Amino acid sequence: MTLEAQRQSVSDAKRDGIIKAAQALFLRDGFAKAVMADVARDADVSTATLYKHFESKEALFEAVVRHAAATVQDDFGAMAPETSARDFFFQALASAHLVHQQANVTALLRVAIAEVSSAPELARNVFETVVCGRYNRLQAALDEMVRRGLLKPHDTAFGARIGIGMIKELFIWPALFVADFQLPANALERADEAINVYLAAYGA
Amino acid sequence: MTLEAQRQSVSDAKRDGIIKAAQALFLRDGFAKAVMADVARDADVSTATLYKHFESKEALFEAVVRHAAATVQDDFGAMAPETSARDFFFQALASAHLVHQQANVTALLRVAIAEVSSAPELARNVFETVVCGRYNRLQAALDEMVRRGLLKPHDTAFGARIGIGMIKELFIWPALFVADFQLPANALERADEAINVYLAAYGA
Amino acid sequence: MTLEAQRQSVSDAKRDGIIKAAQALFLRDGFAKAVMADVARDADVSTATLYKHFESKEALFEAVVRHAAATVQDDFGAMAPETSARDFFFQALASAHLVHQQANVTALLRVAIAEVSSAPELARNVFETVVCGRYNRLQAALDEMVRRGLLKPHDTAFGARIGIGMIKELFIWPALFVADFQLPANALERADEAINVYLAAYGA
Amino acid sequence: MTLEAQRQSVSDAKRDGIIKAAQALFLRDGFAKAVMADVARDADVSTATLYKHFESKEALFEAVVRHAAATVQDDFGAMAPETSARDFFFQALASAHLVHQQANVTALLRVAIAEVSSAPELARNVFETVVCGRYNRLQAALDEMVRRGLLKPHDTAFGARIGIGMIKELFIWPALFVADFQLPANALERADEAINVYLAAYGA
DNA sequence: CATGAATGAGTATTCATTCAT
DNA sequence: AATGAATGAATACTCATTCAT
Repeated sequence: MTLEAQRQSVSDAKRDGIIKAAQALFLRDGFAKAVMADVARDADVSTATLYKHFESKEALFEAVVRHAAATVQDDFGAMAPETSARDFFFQALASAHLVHQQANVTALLRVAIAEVSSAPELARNVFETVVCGRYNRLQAALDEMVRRGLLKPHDTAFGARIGIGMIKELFIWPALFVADFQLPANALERADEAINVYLAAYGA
Repeated sequence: MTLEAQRQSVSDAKRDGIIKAAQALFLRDGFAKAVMADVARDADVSTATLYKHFESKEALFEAVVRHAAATVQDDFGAMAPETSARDFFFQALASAHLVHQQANVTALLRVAIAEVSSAPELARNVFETVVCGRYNRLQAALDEMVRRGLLKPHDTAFGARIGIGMIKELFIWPALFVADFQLPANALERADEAINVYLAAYGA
Repeated sequence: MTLEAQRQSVSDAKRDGIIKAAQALFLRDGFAKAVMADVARDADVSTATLYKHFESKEALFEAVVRHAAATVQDDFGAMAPETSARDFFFQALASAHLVHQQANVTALLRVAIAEVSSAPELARNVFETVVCGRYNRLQAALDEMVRRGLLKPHDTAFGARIGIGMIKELFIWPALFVADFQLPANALERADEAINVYLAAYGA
Repeated sequence: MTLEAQRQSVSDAKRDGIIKAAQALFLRDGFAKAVMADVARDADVSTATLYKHFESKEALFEAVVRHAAATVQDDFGAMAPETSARDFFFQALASAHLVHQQANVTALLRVAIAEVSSAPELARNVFETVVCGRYNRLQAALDEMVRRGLLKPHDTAFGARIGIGMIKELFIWPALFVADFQLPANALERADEAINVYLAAYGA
């Protein structure tokens, strides 16, 4: 049993190494240009081992995207009770921004979008996990703010969408097209103004 | 001269046919998976003729993207003088939606995003032409509305961004990940509510 | 008749232009790498005209080689009556060297050798025209020298061969392998010594 | 270790097979016309395996030429102490002739010459290895003969050049242009006479 | 269970040659 | 006679996947 357990852990470690190596290559080169032999090399396994763990390039790609999507959990954080709506939004933005960068979310979205026609379920899965996950987490936070009287009662599901939409247009959408996109100097002011718009409509 | 002119027109027709065939394949399969021989076949020319017109797959791809980008001129329309702000926004949305579908903009954006790492200038070009083009056209309309007193004076450049951001999040962003995305039944109400948000902040 | 003659001369001029352009390309790139379209461009004719004059690339190549071979007529000159054997050999060398360079003979030999397996008769033709032509001209000169008593009676056909062999080994053979081969500084002394060897055996 | 060693030997065997097959094709067709797929077929490997061993057609060609050049070691033999100069020259000629034919040197020289413009270093390498190697070996033999008093002291470097030049002109130079060149019936007599010329100049 | 050598189908690109004008 | 656009066959090279050891 111990032996088997050990084997299992070795096997799991290899699997993780493969996913890690594959993630780097897929995010960098996209699905079509990434090369299985390179994945094997970077993961320090043979191609045969690679195929023992993932039966095809598609399967590996799917595993990588699922893994990356699962990693993204940019919780908008537990609000401190005394937080104002504005303060919360700022904290949420900072937290989301951090996770976004750490998890390489922009690159993940790019590959998902690139594979829409060849792997529709995969792209849909990313959309539901990553994108909708955010909607839900933000909606929960908005609900809480309404409960505390920081915001007027309103359709928070819709609010989460357009709130994220405003921010995304400013900071994420351009990054999707420009690999080395940098936040502009006036990012904070712009975020502040977007919050103003939201509060003008839904502030208490 | 007549001969030359005729040759030219034949040549132009072939070029257009090639671009059309290539567009269909690139939008469907992406750059890497599209096959030059298929383009030639669909355009009813030989591969050699294809290469007479475009010196490489990359060059053809760029031409296709440029062509598609140039097609997208979803003018937000000349406002009728008596138009209310709300009416204008609705008209603009309808017009943009139409062009968006006709020109296959979603698919265009997908391929541009897919090629960010391999053809950064191309993706940037699409972003600036298609995406920023919209910002500018909407901003001009917003300026006009301010002038007419339909909106408060405000930073219309910023306003164009977040306005488009709200709409995009609702109708375009999901379509980016789901090939057969259909507008939801309540699309009009949602658009209306987004307009409300904008007017709450910037309405006269 | 005048019209026809004019047409003929225009046609001949084109033919010459084609041969000239083709020669440059074949000598530079060899048969396989030279491109018919380039020949046409350099000769300022269309490819169709090119094929009107030469029915295939092989035919053009053959015409070029024959033309080049015919051009090489490095007569060893009419000996001045009072010339010594040594003086004659020097003059002959100088004359041959000049023609060799002007007619690009080294490059010609290279292409002929390169095409031995694909165009055996052509290579043989070059050999007989260019190489054996030299043997014959030198042999005639040697015969004359024997007649004048400057050399012992001997097998001048053989003598021409080995005489040329010695010189070729020193100055031509290396150039065959090294495109930018330059005559060594001591070329004259070496030529002189080669002549000594010949005279040691066959001098009067 | 045994496994690895075995793999290595299999790999080496394939490599040798590839070189052998490639040599035959390159010598027959020259570089440009030889086809990689044919090499693979003749060597009983797939094209992919071929490319595992040699990263490009050029690399394969170079390996073939190096291999062939290395094979050519037509030692002019250790002179028997009592050998006369004439006897030595005859032995040397016979030995050189044998190697020349076995190693297909004429064909090797042809391809090297054919590739002067596209692969200058390669042609130069053949020249230095094969051609200059002969000079050096003959020069060493000449030096030994001088030491033994069979030849007068003289510039043996120069002597090796013109000696080889005479022989080459008679037997090799024609073969360069005519694939099926056969030694003439009077080859021995001609060789003998060439030796006479050398001895007339440098014999003791 | 791990290896890495071997596979062969697949693709962008070139070029000698032809033909409608 | 001249044009130049069009052809399609040919070829170097790649890569996902398998199998003998």
